Amino acid sequence: MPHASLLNTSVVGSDAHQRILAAAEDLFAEHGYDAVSMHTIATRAGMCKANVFHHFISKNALYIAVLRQACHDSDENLHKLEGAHLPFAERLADFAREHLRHVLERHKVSRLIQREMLHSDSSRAQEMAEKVFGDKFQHLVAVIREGRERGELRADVDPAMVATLLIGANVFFFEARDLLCHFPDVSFATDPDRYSRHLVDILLRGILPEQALTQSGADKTLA
Amino acid sequence: MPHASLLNTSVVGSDAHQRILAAAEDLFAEHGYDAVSMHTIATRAGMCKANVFHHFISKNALYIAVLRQACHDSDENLHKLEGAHLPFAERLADFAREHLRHVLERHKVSRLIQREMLHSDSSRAQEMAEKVFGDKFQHLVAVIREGRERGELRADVDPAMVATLLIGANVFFFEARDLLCHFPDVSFATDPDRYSRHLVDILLRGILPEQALTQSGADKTLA
DNA sequence: GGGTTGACTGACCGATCGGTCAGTGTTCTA
DNA sequence: TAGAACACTGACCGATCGGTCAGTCAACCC
Repeated sequence: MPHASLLNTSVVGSDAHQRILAAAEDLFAEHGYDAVSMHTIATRAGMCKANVFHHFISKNALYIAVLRQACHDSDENLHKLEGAHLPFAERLADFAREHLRHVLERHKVSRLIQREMLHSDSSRAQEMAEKVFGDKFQHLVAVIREGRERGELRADVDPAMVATLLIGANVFFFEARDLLCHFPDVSFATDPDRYSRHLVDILLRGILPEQALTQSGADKTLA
Repeated sequence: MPHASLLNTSVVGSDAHQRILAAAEDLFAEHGYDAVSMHTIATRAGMCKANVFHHFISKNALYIAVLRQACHDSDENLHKLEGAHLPFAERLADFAREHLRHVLERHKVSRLIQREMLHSDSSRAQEMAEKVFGDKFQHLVAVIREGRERGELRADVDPAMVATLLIGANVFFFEARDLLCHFPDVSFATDPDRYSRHLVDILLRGILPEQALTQSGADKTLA
């Protein structure tokens, strides 16, 4: 329940400073803000609690610093979408795979963001939308729209919807895979690349057989 | 961080009993387990803290009772999938719309489950997979597989993947719509039905133009 | 009417919480 | 070498946490 801004700069920090941030990131990601005490953070960082307060004026300020650092180093694997020499389908497949790999790799940051989304202070949500995801999401949408205008996608498809489905499918995989792996029908829960392939396959071609494409309710679904 | 089982019966409870459960459900869903005190729950339920402990032996036991009640009344709108007289596309569209509506309507329960998934005790995850979602998910998969074997779907599509995409897209909409509504490109963040239509449209037909279906990387994506 | 049972309360408990403070080293500099 | 600046610590603070307990009150049974 902390309140502050995620902006600003200063990502340096001394040794102890970074040790505190690392310990706090681990613990906040794993247990959440309220379940982690400053004493626990200090112990994991190898110092006493008072010293943590020497580096960060409050628990809230430390949490904001953790969020800020987590949001800062976003590896930008969006470049997979560039390179128009490849067909759109392949670029999308590459991006989907790399994005999922990225989310799974940086699982601590992913969980922090997931917790932030759950908390859902509306002003904080707006800030995250604008300052953390905004650029990347809009870039993804723009690339998809561009591909559509070049005729590589159906003309009546909504680029923002495609982007949302892609990101959403990956995020859901990340947060649900501990559940999914207990369903006997699910074969992809422990194989992200396979999940990505299936996802992109369906996203590109749909699930209907090809001869049935122009019939039934498919054309009444446009908004 | 409570530990227990979600099973068992007994869903009656006196007036005070139910008032406590309702207050606890509200507060746990909104703020999470650790951020809610027994005093707050008691006050919202209109009694003193000691009386809450008279009805529930511990905070953990109360939390489990809340989870159990939340999981118990699952309205089962899976019947939308039945009725084979309708084409599969329409049945899927109906189910997707009703499922999303259901998730949004019971937002408190949805948030509780979301928090549980985040906590991710692996034994608890298994229990949720088996006892809470298991039946419904496997039923959905079975219906999709049935439609596939009847020739209403592509033969090479994975039913469990379709089910995961459908549920995942709805869950992601639920948890991300406060963010989505701040993106200028997104037109569906405040309109679940429209989101459902777009989702089913893409799920059924894909995003590629129809003349491009047999080319490019689409056929190499099979696992 | 006496006794039991169960819902309910205010006061209390030890533990832990976030945060403070006086003081101790170490290091860099004038 | 004096001293300012800074990293760091143990002890402490008031508040709040989950949980307990003795006792009140009303309803019921004999």
